[in-house]
Amino acid sequence: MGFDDHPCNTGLVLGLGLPQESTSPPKAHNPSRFANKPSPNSAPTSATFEPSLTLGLPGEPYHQLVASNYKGGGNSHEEAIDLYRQASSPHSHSAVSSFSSGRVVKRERDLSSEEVEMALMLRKKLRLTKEQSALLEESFKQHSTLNPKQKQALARQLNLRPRQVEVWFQNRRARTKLKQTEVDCEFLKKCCETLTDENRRLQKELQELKALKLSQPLYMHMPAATLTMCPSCERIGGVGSEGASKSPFSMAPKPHFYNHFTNPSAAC
DNA sequence: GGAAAGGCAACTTTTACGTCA
DNA sequence: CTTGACGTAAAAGTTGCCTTT
Repeated sequence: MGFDDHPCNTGLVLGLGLPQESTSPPKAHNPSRFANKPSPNSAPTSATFEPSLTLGLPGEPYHQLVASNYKGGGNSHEEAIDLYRQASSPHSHSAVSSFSSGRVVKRERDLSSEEVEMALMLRKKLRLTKEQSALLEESFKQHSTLNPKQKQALARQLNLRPRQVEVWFQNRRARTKLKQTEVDCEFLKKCCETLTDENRRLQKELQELKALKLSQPLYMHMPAATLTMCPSCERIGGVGSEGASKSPFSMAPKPHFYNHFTNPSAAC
C-alpha cells in the first residue's frame, strides 16, 4: 500500500489535519449517510481538535493529534483514547481500524518511546478480566439490555467505559442469538432426518402394497366395504387374515364396518 | 409531518490467543 | 525451543432501521 510501495518514500507526510477527514476514505456504501447525518459524537471533536498542519508519518494523523493532545493537554490515557476514537465518528470509517499491526511495528523504529507507547495502546484491544466477564455475565443474566443508568453504574463498577459495556452487551446478545439459532438448526435437522426416514418407510410400504395388489387380484373382486383399516396400526383387516398374519396386510375374518366415531381405536 | 438523536440488530473488521506442523 | 501459518473468540467499528422527542 501507499507507504511501503512508494518508490522513493521518505516516510514523512505533510498534511492538513481536519477532524472529520480520515486518511482512509469512508466506505462506498451509502455515502449520503456521511453527508446528511454527521454523527453527534463528532461535535466535541471539532471543539477539541483545531485544524492543524502536521508533518508526520503517513496514515495516522489522528494518532498524532491525540498523542500530542495527550502529552500537552493533561488528559488521561483513557480520555485520549476516547478522544481519538470519537475523532473517527461512529458513522464514519474508523481511523483506528486502519492500523495494520505490521505497518505500525515497522514504523515504531522511527517513533519516540512515548509515541510507540501511544501507538501500542491504541492498537491494543481490551481483553476483559475474568472478574469483569463474570460480573457482566451476572448482569446479563438479570437483564439482557441496559438502560443508561445501569450502563453507567456497571461501567463504573467494572472500571470500563460505558461504550465498552454497551458493546459487550450487544455482542453478548448476538452470541446468544447465534447459539439459539444453532440449537434450532440442529433440531430442524433432526426433524428433517426423521421425516425423511418416515417418508422412505411409507414409500416402501406403498411399493409393497402395490406389489401385493398385483399378486392378489382377490382384493379387486371384493367390495371395498369388506376391507377395514386399523386406525392405530394402520393395517388392513379383512377375510383370511389368519393365513397372512405375518403380512401387514390382512383381511378380517368377517366383513365388518369400522366406525371412526363410535370406535376410534378398537381395531386391534 | 419531519428532523434530530439515540438505541439496537446485523454485519464486518481487527486483534488476541491457542494450536500445530 | 522457536516460528509462522491458521483458526477461533471476542472487542470494536459500520450501517440501517426504528422509536422517541
